[in-house]
Amino acid sequence: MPPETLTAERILETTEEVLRRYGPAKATVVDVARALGVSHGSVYRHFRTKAALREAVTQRWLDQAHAELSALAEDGGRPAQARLRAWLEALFAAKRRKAGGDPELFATYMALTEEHSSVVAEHVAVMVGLLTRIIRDGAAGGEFAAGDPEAAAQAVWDATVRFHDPAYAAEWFTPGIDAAFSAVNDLILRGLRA
Amino acid sequence: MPPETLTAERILETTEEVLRRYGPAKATVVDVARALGVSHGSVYRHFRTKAALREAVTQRWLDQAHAELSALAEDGGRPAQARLRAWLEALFAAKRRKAGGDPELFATYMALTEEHSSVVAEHVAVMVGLLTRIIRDGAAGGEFAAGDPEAAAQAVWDATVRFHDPAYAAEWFTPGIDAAFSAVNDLILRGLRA
DNA sequence: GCGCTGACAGATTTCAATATCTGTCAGCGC
DNA sequence: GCGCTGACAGATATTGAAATCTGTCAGCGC
Repeated sequence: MPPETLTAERILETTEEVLRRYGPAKATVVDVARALGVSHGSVYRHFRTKAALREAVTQRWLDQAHAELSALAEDGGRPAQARLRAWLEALFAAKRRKAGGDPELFATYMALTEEHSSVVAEHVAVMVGLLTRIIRDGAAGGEFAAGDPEAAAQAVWDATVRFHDPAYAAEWFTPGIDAAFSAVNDLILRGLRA
Repeated sequence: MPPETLTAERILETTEEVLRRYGPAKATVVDVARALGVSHGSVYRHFRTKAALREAVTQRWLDQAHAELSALAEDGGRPAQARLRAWLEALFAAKRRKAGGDPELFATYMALTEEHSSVVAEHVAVMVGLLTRIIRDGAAGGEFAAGDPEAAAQAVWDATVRFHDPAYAAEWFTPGIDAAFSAVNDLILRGLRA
């Protein structure tokens, strides 16, 4: 059906399928090439290394999350407190959805996290950037204490680590996690208030 | 030199030495027995399984931390805010000291954490209990908002996970960690205030 | 009697031989 | 010319046989 030209995009789609089927430990570049009906040399024409290929898949996957969360962060109309709470809830919900619905891709993302990949570092930077925007808005509007918004955003990120770091994914499906999450949320929001 | 009677205590001391020397992955019950100059059957006379032996070593090791932190938590004379800050700082300092000074024993503790050992669960419960005491005192004295002190203590524990969960030990020695730690501390303390 | 030993079964780990994979590149064929 | 192939070297993973370990227990010796 698709003997079309081999593009980076088509390789990424197939790599996702292969990762979903075999998991990050078993999926090989040869598997991807086989699924595409090409030699593995052709894959290396588009991605210099296997690590680069995995990073690109993760990048693509993380970018989906950015769209939704950007929208929430930029909605300047709503009070910053409500926006921050909604943002943190959306983040947790998205992560939980990914962890439960795409376990193999999520495992890939976890592996990258442990490798200190620049893609993950970039993702964290973007996320903290979105938090910074909300907190800056809140400080400008008098809702939040006017300190260093960037430092505050980093502190919020650090304090909610248990609810977005993939290392804790196993705990996201245990009873009581929602109560724990809102308790931390409340604490943080009170801490930010002017 | 010590052909004295074989006691649980003597076994634990030797197990610590063996763990320090070989690390949790390599240390075996046979190694411990050899170091003690007895057969490994004798070790099983005092500890039913290898897991029980490792748990006991970890227990002993965690108990050292309890003493210092208990004293800080119970010093009713000082303001709760200062006490909480000092407690969290002492916790972080102690963990960091253990991680750096006793890497092999720390790895054992980490392995147990991943196994969901009851010893670690118990340790966490004790720690949250100490936090609860400080927060309850603070609420009674009007320093902290009077909510559910136990839930608040759990939230504080969760929000500081990055600074006491052994999974993050590698980050405890990176530059900027102290600033991140005090930013989270400040956020939490502001959040607790009445 | 009582604590220890040491042999044992089954589970786990180690090790080395083998197979597979990653990344490169000369050259084929459109 | 240009994108793809497929053979190749070195690195990594798999496999199965051998070694070691865990946990048990009958019996030795003090």
